[in-house]
Amino acid sequence: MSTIRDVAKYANVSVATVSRVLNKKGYVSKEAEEVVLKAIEDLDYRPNAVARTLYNKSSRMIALITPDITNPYFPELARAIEDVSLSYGYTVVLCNTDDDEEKEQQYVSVLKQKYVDGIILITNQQFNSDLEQMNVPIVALDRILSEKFPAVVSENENGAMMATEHLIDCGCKFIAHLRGPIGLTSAEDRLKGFQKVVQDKGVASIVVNTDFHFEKSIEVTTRLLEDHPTIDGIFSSNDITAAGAMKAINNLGKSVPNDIQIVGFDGIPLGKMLIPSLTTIEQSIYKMGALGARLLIKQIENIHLEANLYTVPTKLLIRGTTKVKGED
Amino acid sequence: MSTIRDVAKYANVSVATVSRVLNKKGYVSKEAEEVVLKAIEDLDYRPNAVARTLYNKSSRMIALITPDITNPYFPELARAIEDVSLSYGYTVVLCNTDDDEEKEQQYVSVLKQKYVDGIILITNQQFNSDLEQMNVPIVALDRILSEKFPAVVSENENGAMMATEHLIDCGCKFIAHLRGPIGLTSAEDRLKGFQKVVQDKGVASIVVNTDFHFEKSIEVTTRLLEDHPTIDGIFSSNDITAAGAMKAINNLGKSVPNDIQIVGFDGIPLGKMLIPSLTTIEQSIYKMGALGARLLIKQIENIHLEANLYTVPTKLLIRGTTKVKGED
DNA sequence: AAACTGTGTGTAACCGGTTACACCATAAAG
DNA sequence: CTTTATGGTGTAACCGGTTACACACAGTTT
Repeated sequence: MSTIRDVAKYANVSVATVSRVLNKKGYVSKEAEEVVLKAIEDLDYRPNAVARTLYNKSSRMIALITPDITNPYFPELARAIEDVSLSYGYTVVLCNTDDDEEKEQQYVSVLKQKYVDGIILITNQQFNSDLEQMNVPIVALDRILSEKFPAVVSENENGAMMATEHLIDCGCKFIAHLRGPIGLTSAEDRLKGFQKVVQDKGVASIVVNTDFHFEKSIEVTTRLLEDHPTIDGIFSSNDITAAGAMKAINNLGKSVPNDIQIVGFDGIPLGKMLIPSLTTIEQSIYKMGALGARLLIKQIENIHLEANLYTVPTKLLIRGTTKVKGED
Repeated sequence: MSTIRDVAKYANVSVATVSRVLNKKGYVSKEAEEVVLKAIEDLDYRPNAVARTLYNKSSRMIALITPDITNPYFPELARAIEDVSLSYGYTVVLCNTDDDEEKEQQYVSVLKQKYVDGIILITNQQFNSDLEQMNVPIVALDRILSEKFPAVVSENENGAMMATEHLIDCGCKFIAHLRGPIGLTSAEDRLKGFQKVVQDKGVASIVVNTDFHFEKSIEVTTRLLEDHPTIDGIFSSNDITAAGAMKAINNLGKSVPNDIQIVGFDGIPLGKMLIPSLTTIEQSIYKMGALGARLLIKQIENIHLEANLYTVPTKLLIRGTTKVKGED
């Protein structure tokens, strides 16, 4: 690989002039510019990104810290972030933490050493005291971490209300809510929305815990339905647990949506593959990721953010697990 | 942040000595080592990774170039790669190409400028002439690109044979194969395995094209079954298209596995969520990714690879879409 | 006593960019 | 005819590490 000094020598100018041409910064004469561009062309010169990073203290990389990319909710987020980043000339570093605080710390430390310009953070850890110490821009996604970091979240409460109202509209008299992990703001908000509506409309309800995983959901739902055979509607805090509920219902010999109707939450591709396909609250996952990335890049470029909390709308997607005529 | 020169000054030694302590390289006296370690501790010094990279021409980063992380097959791969990389002290850069050659080029160029140490490549492009020019270690995953790059693939043909034999064992008399994209070695190998068995056993068969996407699969399967109502078994080249086939069958008012039995390929989590859960050929996706990452790192560290092609076994996972008693 | 060998340490060049600063034109203003 | 503004360029320091090389000292060999 040729260096800027090779180019300078070839073009009979100084490295400063070459650098000025490269960065379109400072005074350069037409002739000098031409001869430099020709030299760059002839030598197939590409500036060394690492040397630039060292001086500028900016790597044009942003990190995506996520609990587990294997969770079907995250790839779409990652995709959006990657798309936006690329269009602004940033590269994305992938970090899986399993919500392990130590791993998170380790990553943050390594990332800082590499001069990453910003971090998109999805985590359940609350005590990010050392994160706050870091002077790197951070955007939280899907959950609110602290007032210090801008966050992008879905209209969880609103979505949950739509889901619950829809079940009631479809004739459900006893609705269960499979809630998500305790402490997760998104799950809490969905619970809140659910409770508001059932209380408001005076519909019988019950809430049980899940950890957002499929197997656990089967187990929980099975027990739930054995204990309460009159349940005729389930609002599940995510699509995976909704799939688990469907499996449990099927195992018990009941039918969806005839005996029990279900509404999920997320709008991941899985939903449409189930039989019947899943009525769900669709989050604009891609939009969330894209917005998060844009906000992060704005911060990196020192553009002031107007707000600290951004919400993206949710939408009721009526499909086959509720009895109003949907696409299924 | 303090630098190595700060540490040297604080410890009253030269930067060379500090560097020797850091890298455990060269002669350092016990006393010098102690005073340096104390200085590092006191100043909370962390070496600057970028400066190291500049000199060493190694960033301890590896890139994962994938068509689309949104495809449920890739996250698990990515996860495995990330886990192994982390354990060896490497960071993973995520690159989505959409199989777009230009994007691929752009990435490779940027990556090279950043001194990425190696690339894990999943692509359908064949003409990677400039990739061959690059002097960066590359490992191909899931598909064979050229003899120049070591590759990790599943036992596709063998898996396809197991799938087909299983359908025959379960009593199928007319088996369709939903093949994957033309030109994709893994899809070709699965087709080969299928054809071998149906020819060998003299079972009626038909092959149709899919592009590995859900909607397309519904469409193709619907037409297929309308044209050939006597089909009683389907071997699908991946789990997503198997899900599409199930949806199509359901739409046509037929039942799985009673009217038509299905075997998929991949073993992604989706399979167990379907009702009935999907009998499939399980690839050790995680193992593939982990092996790929290990091979890449070996190459980076100049350890000679014994082989150029590594295969990981596939396994028949009997569940609910075939009639032998499975877990469903 | 001279010649090695093995330890231990420091100086300064190097990796490949960016840029502060000095300097030299030339033209316009006073 | 000086002063000043503006365009254009080069030198060298700097970012923060690594390491070649020179050198110093002690203990062994001949």
